[in-house]
Amino acid sequence: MEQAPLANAELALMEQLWIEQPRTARELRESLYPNAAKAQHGTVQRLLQRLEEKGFVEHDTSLTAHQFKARVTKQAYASGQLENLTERLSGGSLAPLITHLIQERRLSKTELAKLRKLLDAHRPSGGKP
Amino acid sequence: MEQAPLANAELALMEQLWIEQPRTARELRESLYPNAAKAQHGTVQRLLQRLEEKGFVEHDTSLTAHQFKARVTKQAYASGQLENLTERLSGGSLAPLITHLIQERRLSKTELAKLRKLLDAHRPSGGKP
DNA sequence: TAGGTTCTACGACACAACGTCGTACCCCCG
DNA sequence: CGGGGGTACGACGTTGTGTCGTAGAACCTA
Repeated sequence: MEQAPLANAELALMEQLWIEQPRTARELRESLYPNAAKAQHGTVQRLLQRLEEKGFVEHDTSLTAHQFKARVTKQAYASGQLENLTERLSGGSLAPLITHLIQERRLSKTELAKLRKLLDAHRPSGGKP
Repeated sequence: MEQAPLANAELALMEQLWIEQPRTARELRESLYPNAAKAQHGTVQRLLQRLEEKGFVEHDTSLTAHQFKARVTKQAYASGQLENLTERLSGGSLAPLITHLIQERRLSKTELAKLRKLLDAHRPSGGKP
């Protein structure tokens, strides 16, 4: 399941959808280009269309103004990209990347604490049903 | 410090350098295109040159056949990319990405164990000088 | 029902990045 | 001098992205 990365404008569009779900092209344009020349409308439309080809959005045509929504959650996309990265660079394993970040002190204390908490919550012994 | 991502051929070349350090263009070509037409030589040269412009390699011209080596370790590149990802997608924080991976059971037990160990080794109370 | 308004669908274009090759040129050795 | 290494780099085809424009369907409303 190759999760292609998104380009800037595409990502910006997805971010909008991730903020609020079904939306029309017009609404998206207004958020994205607030002081819009009307020209951009085609742009948004095109982006949406390509995003749909790639499987990131779907739209409901029952109304005249189609309703668009994301088919991939932000979390799914994000961690898909993360997996991509690990596959490309460390044989699928996360540890090497994080090791380096830790060594370089690139992670704040709070960040480290959060991670620790995450892992603790999932001790194999632990709490999950 | 924006760490640009590398394209496929570029990454492949870097991988070679990461395997074994100072190398000539010829040696690199031989590893990369084992049954090479000599044409590819220019290709490798060009890639190297662009990689150098981007700051990923440097070369020593003291010998006729220049010696190339990486200026960025694989780990540095990898975690740079990881930071990129977190900035683009979760405001710089790693936790959300990993949360999702854990929830989706995308991390093996051993992987989890490794991570736990990493973090434990860096308890603020803990062992580091 | 005619005319305007809204919408979608999509072809087209400019621009950049990549991977590739070819050519010009340099240097040294026999 | 002639070659066989080597480097530097211009140029090209392809592909992806962001952009716009236009053709036409659908709808409202007087």
